[in-house]
Amino acid sequence: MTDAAAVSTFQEDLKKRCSTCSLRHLCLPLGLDSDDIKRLDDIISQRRKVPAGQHLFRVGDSLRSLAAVRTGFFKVYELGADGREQVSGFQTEGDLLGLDAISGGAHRGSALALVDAEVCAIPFDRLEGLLAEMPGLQRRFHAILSGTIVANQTLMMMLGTMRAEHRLATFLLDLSARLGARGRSPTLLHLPMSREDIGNYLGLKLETVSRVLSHFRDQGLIKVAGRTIEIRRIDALRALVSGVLRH
Amino acid sequence: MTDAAAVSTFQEDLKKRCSTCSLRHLCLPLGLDSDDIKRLDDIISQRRKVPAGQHLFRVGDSLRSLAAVRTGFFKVYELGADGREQVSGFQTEGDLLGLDAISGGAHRGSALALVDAEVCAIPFDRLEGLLAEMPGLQRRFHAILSGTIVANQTLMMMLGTMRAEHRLATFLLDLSARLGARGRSPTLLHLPMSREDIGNYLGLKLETVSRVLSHFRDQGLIKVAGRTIEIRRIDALRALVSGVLRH
DNA sequence: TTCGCACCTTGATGTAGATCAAAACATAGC
DNA sequence: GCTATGTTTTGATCTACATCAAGGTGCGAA
Repeated sequence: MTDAAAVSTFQEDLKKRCSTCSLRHLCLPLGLDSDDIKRLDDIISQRRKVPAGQHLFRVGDSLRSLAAVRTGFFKVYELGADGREQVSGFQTEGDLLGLDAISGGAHRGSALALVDAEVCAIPFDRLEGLLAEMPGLQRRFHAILSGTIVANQTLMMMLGTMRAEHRLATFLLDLSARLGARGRSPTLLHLPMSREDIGNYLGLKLETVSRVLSHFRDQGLIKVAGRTIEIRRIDALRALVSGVLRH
Repeated sequence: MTDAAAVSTFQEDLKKRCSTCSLRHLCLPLGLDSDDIKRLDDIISQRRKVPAGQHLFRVGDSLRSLAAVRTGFFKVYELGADGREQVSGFQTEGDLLGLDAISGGAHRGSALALVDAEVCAIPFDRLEGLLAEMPGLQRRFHAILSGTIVANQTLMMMLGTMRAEHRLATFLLDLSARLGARGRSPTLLHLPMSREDIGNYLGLKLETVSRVLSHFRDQGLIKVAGRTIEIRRIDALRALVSGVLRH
């Protein structure tokens, strides 16, 4: 930090390092000590900007690097046997992209930037090497993989057993919690995705999404202004999800 | 193998070893060389029988070991916020159970033996140690975790976008392929689960499952005799799934 | 063999959400 | 500013599947 060469590129360096990244308590480095994070820094050299509307990767692309979202928002979607699209998730700061490509070596879905985004590329072969040497990183990586499985099971639960209102309430609460964990307001949400994307993710049509949101608005649970949604009675949303308000 | 002590327990040993296990080309050891499999053998000491109708683990149980299914069939299900059940998968020979518990340390779902079953217990802490030392095993383990994510995405696709007939056809084809990979008949299926379990897994009611199966039978696609189903026109089922037969 | 019980099938009816349609609202370009 | 284009809202109608209901089937126990 104090030698001449480092100073000359101080700005870039500061931005590129996990050590100083504001997301290090969410992302891959979570739980690592500073020595370990420095070793992780060594393999994460590349940042990549992805403008809104562009793909980070597409189905069939081979996996070279996992990507950690630095800023922005992605939707990942797959194409079914009959060509229909299914959104499998929305990823934002600190989330990892590309985990589904580890088995098979090629991406199973496409990742589209919903807003201007930036990602850190994590070369997968070098990560594998580091995992073997760093037990803490290995545990963290397995926790992320397992956590992805758990998140998908939550979604399966929604798609399999919940009605439209419960799905939307769960969606809003999940988004609220995730934004909250990232230091954003947990009640004032700026949705980066369309009603159609939300519907696709939740197994609903866009009209149904719109109707349910209007219904929540009429009940005073939320305030809707286009893609900006303010949660006004988060407790009522929670009660709805937990089935207290059956109707 | 040739010393006196080993000979005395030859039968048990033979049964307990991955090295000689008929599932080693499906299960965790897939792709490992014989030296590596021997090291894996060392940490997998326990077999456990689980009679039909009993749980291997329940929600909240802490994770000590992953379990590899040796024989039998399990269903894994979770309970939602409102208490409703969602079957997240059916596991059989060579499948790993407990992956969702790695993040969080406790099981998120319950695993129920649908028929008499036997599993190999894989102590997770010892597995972690071995992963760090054996690159091949690490790759295999990551492929399994990633493959579970991919399998769940397929299910999400079904739940989110497919109609009842497509879901059932996909279910039958998936089961057929899995049994085929295990050396069983890919056309004569003995379902270990009830219509209700199938329906829950697919996001349908048991009556709908029954009706769709009857419909397939009437079309000559399958033969139904209780839980025994014979696939007669697998090509037609595939065509249905791929959307060729839209109607 | 018969009983009891759990599971499955089939039919009649109801309904949540899809589909069809159109108007209101943004947002971007000119 | 106005026009064009995509997104969202709201309404009317339709439908795939759920729900309710009644028999049928198979299997273990006595």
